Amino acid sequence: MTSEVDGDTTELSRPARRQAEIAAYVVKHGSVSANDLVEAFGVSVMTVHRDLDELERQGVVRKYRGGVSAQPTSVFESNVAYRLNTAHAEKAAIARHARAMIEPGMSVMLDDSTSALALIDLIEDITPLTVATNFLPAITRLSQLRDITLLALGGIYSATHDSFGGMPCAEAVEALHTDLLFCSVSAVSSTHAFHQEEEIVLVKRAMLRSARTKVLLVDHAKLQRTALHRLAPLTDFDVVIVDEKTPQDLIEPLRDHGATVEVAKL
Amino acid sequence: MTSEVDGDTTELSRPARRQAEIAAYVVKHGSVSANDLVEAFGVSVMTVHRDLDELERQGVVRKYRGGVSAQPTSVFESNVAYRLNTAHAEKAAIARHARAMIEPGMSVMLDDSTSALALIDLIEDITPLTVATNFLPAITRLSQLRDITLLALGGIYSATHDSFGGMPCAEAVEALHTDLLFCSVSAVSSTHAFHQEEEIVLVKRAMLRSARTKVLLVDHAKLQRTALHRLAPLTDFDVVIVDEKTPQDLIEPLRDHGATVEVAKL
DNA sequence: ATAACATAACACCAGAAGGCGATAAGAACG
DNA sequence: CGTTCTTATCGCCTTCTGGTGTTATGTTAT
Repeated sequence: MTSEVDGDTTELSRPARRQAEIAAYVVKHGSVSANDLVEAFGVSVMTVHRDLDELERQGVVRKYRGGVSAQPTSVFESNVAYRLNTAHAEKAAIARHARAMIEPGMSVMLDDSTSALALIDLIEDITPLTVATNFLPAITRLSQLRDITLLALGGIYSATHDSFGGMPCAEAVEALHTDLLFCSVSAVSSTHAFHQEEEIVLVKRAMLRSARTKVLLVDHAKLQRTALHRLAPLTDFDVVIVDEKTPQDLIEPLRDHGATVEVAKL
Repeated sequence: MTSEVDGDTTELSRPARRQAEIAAYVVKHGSVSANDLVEAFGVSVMTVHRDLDELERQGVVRKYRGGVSAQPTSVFESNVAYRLNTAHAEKAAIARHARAMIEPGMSVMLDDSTSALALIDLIEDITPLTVATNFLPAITRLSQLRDITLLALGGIYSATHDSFGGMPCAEAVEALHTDLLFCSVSAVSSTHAFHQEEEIVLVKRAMLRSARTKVLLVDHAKLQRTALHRLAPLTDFDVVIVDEKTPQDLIEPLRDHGATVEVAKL
């Protein structure tokens, strides 16, 4: 009743899920009062405020006296899509498929996507290995691993994505050239990859220029949608990995337009 | 009985302290067996191994079958000095003094030092503020703060310092110019600041070039020691902040050589 | 001035994680 | 081939922290 956003919302702490639901609620209603949310979600007013503070920190809503209002949908979309990360099993399958492409001694670049995060859990034992990323959760995890050379891509921190971006980041990327790039996007048409936010596009484009082999990770939810900014034609990627649940009739068009599509088995 | 390293070792989790003590023990004896450590520290062999693994990850010791040996003292020194971070009160005082130099709207650079970390807890309410740092714990904390623009300085991760360095980092620093720099070093003579490791020196030098006002944070333990690499003359810093416990006769020589020294009150 | 709202400060609880050792399985050395 | 050292796995216990509500204090609007 409270949420328009569906999917497998397990793997998410209770408050995190509630926050995502609140975000959806706020976006749907445009602007609501704290008390409305108290009723809608059955928690105390204090908790509502705490949730709203967090959402505001992430740039999803704006608080003012008496309530909150939604920020531009682009922000909401990419944030909530990220938070209420669905399709865990599919992501894992894609990650496993991607992992097979990595060999000891390589250098790998990862972008700020949950798909990339799934990959990290699988590469511990590929050694030696150099990993470059601008994604803070990824950096944190990689810093614990003994045998991996971590190259953090710095830049301006974005609370919405929990990653670093902007010009400083693009420059850091440009100073590198890795063997592999694994990246994801918010939408994929039959010909192009898309993303909501311009600043992110900037960094991803730089990444595409800085890698020898480029791999796009796409779970089926991304397909046949578009988003504001066109990132690159799919033919720019050496491989596009989709999960097994992707309908065959969505895969064909990609191939027809010249993309190399591989299907990750569960 | 086990430790040659003294000081206020509170504020440190039990295993972390033991690990630091083990590190000291290993360095003192050059090389020891796991069983020696079991006896010396009264913990199980399993625990000893776990500690040694962690120390090896940090680059402090080298494991081989039958025991461990110490790494070059330079690594040990800067690592353990960092881990068994003493003089908490003094650091806080220095941080408070430093904080007074920051004004809303400024951009501040912090290096990878515990002194810098202490400062972070105090700047939450200076807003707006931009903070650039290559220190992972600092990055993690700052990423939580709503009103602070965080500029992460990427680079090659060093487990020993828990920070980013190398050429990529130096380049990232060079692309910036901040109003303020707060940094610390491992040793201070009456004329110069010193540091053990060359790669670190590289980054700190870059930082010195990239800030308008440079501030050196020095707790009294650092004074009248030297270390391998000369970082810069003290006159390169606009201000040197020392704590109140610094003996007067150590402060005088600094001033005699032209440094501007300020004493932080507890 | 007073009502409505927001924040701060406490305290509580539960669940997670950390930390440790015992045992057992595995790997290197002689 | 056995001995010694190392690692993996499990289970226990403790500690910590995340998440919450309640009450009290502050703040803003009307």
